[in-house]
Amino acid sequence: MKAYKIPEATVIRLSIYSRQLHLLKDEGVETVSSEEIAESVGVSSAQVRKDLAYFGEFGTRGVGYRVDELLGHLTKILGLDQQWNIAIVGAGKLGSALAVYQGFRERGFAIKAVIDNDPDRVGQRLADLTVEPLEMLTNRVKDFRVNIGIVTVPASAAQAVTDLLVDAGVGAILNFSPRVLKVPAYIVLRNVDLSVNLKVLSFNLSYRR
Amino acid sequence: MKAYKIPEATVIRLSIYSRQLHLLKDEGVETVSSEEIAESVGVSSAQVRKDLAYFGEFGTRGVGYRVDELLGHLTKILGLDQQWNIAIVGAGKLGSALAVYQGFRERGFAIKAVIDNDPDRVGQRLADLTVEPLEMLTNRVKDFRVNIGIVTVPASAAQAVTDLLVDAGVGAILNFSPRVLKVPAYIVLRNVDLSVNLKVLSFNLSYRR
DNA sequence: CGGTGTGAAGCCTTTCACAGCA
DNA sequence: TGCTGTGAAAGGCTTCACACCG
Repeated sequence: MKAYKIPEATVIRLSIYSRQLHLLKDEGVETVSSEEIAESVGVSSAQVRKDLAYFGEFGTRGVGYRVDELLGHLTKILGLDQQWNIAIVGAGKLGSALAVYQGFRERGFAIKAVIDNDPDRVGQRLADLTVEPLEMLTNRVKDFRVNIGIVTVPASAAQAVTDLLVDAGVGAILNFSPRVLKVPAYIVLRNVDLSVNLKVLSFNLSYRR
Repeated sequence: MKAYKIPEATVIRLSIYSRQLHLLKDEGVETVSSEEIAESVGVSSAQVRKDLAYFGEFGTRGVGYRVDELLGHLTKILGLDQQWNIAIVGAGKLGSALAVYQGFRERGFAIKAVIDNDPDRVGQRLADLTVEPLEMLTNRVKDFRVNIGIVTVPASAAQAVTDLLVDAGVGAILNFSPRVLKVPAYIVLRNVDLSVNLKVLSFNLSYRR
């Protein structure tokens, strides 16, 4: 099968499948069934097969999937066979944490710059990076061909910083600020609102059962 | 209308509406239409009205909604009129950032303990808290009636720490580790996987248009 | 025989469009 | 008149169930 409209939920699951396949590969497992993948992720096996079917036929009937082969397909599907350059804007606690976070320094992703407008933070070392002033943002994005901007500034500054990132040429924004951002339609935007997550837990705890 | 099965997407939007209403209230706005809320959040006005309709009739036809009144309803719906006690397990960069993050210290949420098993981190001060050893986890959860556990340990420790939290009596877990956690069905679980977010951006950048 | 790939069915969410009411 | 509240329609995602094939 081949398709252009892939559900977001499918993309999220695919990246989780890929994570599980890495674990299996490390264990030396060579073959896996959709049922086994499903069980380890907590979804149905039909879901796994449908998700994969958007992109091709990767399995062998009666057998299952070859782990390393499927992993290769998923890597390509998710675009992880190319490098993505990242700039983090906002070197507060959260931005600093992300800058040195290992999960953000995986194969395929490279943090190229950390920016802040607070003179006290500029010059600070974060792993192999140095916090640079806001004025450097546009040049850094252009020099390093930054594709992804991560916004970890306070809500009041979020839209302004986003506009700078967009004008400088990033293609995607990962927004950690509690603000609804306006971006042009051609920009890929994802929001990771930490306090919204707590509120969803609060709701579910209140209405449990 | 009244219902028991509320879509998760609705709950997420409700907490964003509540955030926008706070902004309006601070500006002194008294009345708002579903269209205005929708515009500020980036959804359709029918969506806003449907979301609210799960819980009651809060508006006035021909007029709209009274800002403070609707805010009161949303606060109650989301369970933010009660206090939720939080324990953060894992005082690495991310856990520490969350411990002092203002968005996590809003009305309704109180961080009661920060736990880590690394002796070098135990005793460290984080805002008004002190990092405590893993052995204290169960007691702290019980003493402070902790409802929500936040997991910010490495993947290898995530399931063990989760089991401890569940056994100690938390009702909900917010998981920041890149691991699929197994929890009993009565536990509310949410995953905030930072690297999955990057991978979703990667996918969308690769397949844009 | 066993597990994939996939139409079809079922379910859930969103959008439409308008009746109803202040 | 204007905007809410809501059935009905549309659209999208998940599950079912089985043909198909190694």
